[in-house]
Amino acid sequence: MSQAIQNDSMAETDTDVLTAPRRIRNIQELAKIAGVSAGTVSRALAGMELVNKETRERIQGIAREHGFRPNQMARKLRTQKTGVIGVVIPLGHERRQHISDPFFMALLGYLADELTESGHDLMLSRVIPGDEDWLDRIVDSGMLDGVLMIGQSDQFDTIERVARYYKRLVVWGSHREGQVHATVGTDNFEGGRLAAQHLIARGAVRLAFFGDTRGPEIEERLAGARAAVASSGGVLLRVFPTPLSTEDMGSQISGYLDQLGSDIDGIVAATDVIAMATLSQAHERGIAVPQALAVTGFDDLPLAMQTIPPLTTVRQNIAGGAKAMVEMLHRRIAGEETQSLVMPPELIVRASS
Amino acid sequence: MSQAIQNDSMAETDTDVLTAPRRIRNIQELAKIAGVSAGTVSRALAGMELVNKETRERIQGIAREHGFRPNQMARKLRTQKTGVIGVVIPLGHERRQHISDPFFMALLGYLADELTESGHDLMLSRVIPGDEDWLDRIVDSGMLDGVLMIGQSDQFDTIERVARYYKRLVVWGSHREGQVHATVGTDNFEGGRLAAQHLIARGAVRLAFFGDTRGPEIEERLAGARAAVASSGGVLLRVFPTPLSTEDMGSQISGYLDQLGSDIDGIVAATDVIAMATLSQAHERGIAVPQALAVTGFDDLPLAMQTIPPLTTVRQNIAGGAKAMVEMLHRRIAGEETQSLVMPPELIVRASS
DNA sequence: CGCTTTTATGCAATCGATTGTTGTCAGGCC
DNA sequence: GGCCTGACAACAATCGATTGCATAAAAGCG
Repeated sequence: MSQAIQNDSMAETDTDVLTAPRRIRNIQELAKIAGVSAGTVSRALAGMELVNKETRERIQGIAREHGFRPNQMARKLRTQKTGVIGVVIPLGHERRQHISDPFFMALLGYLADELTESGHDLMLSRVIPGDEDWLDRIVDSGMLDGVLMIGQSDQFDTIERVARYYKRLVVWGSHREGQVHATVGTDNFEGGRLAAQHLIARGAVRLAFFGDTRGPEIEERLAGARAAVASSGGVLLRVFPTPLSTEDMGSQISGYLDQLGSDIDGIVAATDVIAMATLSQAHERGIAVPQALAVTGFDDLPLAMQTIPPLTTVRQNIAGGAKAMVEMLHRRIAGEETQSLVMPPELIVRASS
Repeated sequence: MSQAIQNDSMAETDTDVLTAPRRIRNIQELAKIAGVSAGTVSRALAGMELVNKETRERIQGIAREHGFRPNQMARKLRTQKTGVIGVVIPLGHERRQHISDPFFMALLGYLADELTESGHDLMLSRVIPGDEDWLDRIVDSGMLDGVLMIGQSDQFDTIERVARYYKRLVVWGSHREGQVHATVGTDNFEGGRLAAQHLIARGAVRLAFFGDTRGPEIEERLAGARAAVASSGGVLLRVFPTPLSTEDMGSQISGYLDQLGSDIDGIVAATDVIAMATLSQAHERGIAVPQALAVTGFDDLPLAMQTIPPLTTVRQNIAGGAKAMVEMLHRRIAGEETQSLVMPPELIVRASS
């Protein structure tokens, strides 16, 4: 060890040389090193019984040692499967730059779990539908084995058109009689009905609905609330469009509350987030919840337990829905037909009403 | 209209025939239809000047008419670019099945915006690091042009090792002196210091820190809080590990508050979500915030404005950070070296302290 | 009109892995 | 010893688009 002069920084520069003797670029190179053909390497790496156990393990050893992994693009091209599922969030009537809705995010999280579980990758697209073939572009990209969509926004017609020729699509949202595209969702009508009915049973007679009814889901929640009102004489219901983006919501709701004054005693909020903003605004102007004003939400996000007061809300089974979406998509990819799934909502009564 | 018997379901079955005269599978087929070679079609579809304007438009016309889009996998294989950026969320010390942190989600949303803007797709991986080469698998998959990582979790060493040979990686998180991997993040130490200092200035003398210090970010926030305490005589600081998952958090915090009783007058919460849970639990046991107990958060999520009382918190510039991450990644993909970015935090004083 | 530039297109190699088919060798059996 | 079978592995076609190079036609020029 008399070689005193060394150059550490140089050794540092090409770490590859240390960790991986020489970088293997493709299956051919590995084949040459192993002294076999490319085909054999491919089979060996796939763990096929066809190749002799000894050779197989030797090849796998070399691959591991050199940190080699077969090029996915080539594999996908050849096998015509990508292993990638697209998750798209259309923001049609919601031009805000941002995916704000915590509900979407929660669903996305569960979808990620389920897809990872089944060995798929997840490609996320947040789309602001400009032209009318935004969805065609996604499904025809040749990059995806299937598509999951979170919410229909105001794009019902486009979705229907695409679903007619592209079967590997499952949508979270509401189900209309006779529609083509497969959906998983909650019975929004029933949910809205439950919320309003609950407020009425609690003694409320002058209700307000806070929500943007341009998406079909919220429209149905409103319809449900209307139905509950209709079947109980003497109860009023007024509707106030409320944006979904968190920034504008506060001031919007603030305006409504000022305008309404004490002319109201129950609020059916279209989502938990809207309900939370409402609680906050009510507190700010000294309106006691639930004594002077009862509030219900929709979704039952984890946060709904932690509002002050804890939020009465209509629970959607997000985890179960995500699981159902992924399962349904797999069935469709396999060529089966599937029916839409409408899950029953559940009223969770807490202290805000 | 005398033709009474019709078979709608049959017409329904092969809609393709109606919308798209015959499905074109690849560029060859289109070439045959157009009476040119595949190469020309490729160039025409790419809008190259090289091919005669007339032919070009004719080819594009046919493509549009048939709804043809070139296979992305083949294109990516040939060009060796995928146009896909991986966004990975490592959940090292956080084995909960779920991406719960709204901060991560907010950042993800902004990243999605920025990446879409620059024409990239976003592949989401939520990883529970089991083995030690989880990150190698991702970067070597050959599917990604680059990787963005949200949070370091407890995987600092793995990230460092991979960053040594894989340059196209940018991480949201904290920056340690001399580290190899490029980060974008907030000065967590300073943030923690600001929060604690503020509480102390407000008169608090017995502080508690709520947060899980296994990730470096929160560890630094705690260090900052400690520094503030150290420089003001007579103030105490106790630390309580708090999980990030929303489900357990409530009961955990509940336990702490019971245990502490009135033995405490200020809480530095490691995140806004923890702060919100704390507000809720405090309210439940009749502890007045901020009179009996002052609370600060960290992140300044949109929701922080809407808590009761509105939350004093340390603001992180999420949108700016996302933009910086994407920009930095693009520079690294282009082969440039980049420095890490540490953004200054900002104390937002609201009513909870 | 012949020769040089353009301009526009065709040809064929290429990206890297997968997989059906063919071929070889060793051993077993009659 | 010849023939058959099974086990392995090599060969070569294939997935579909891109692109450097060659070439043909058209245009320009003296």
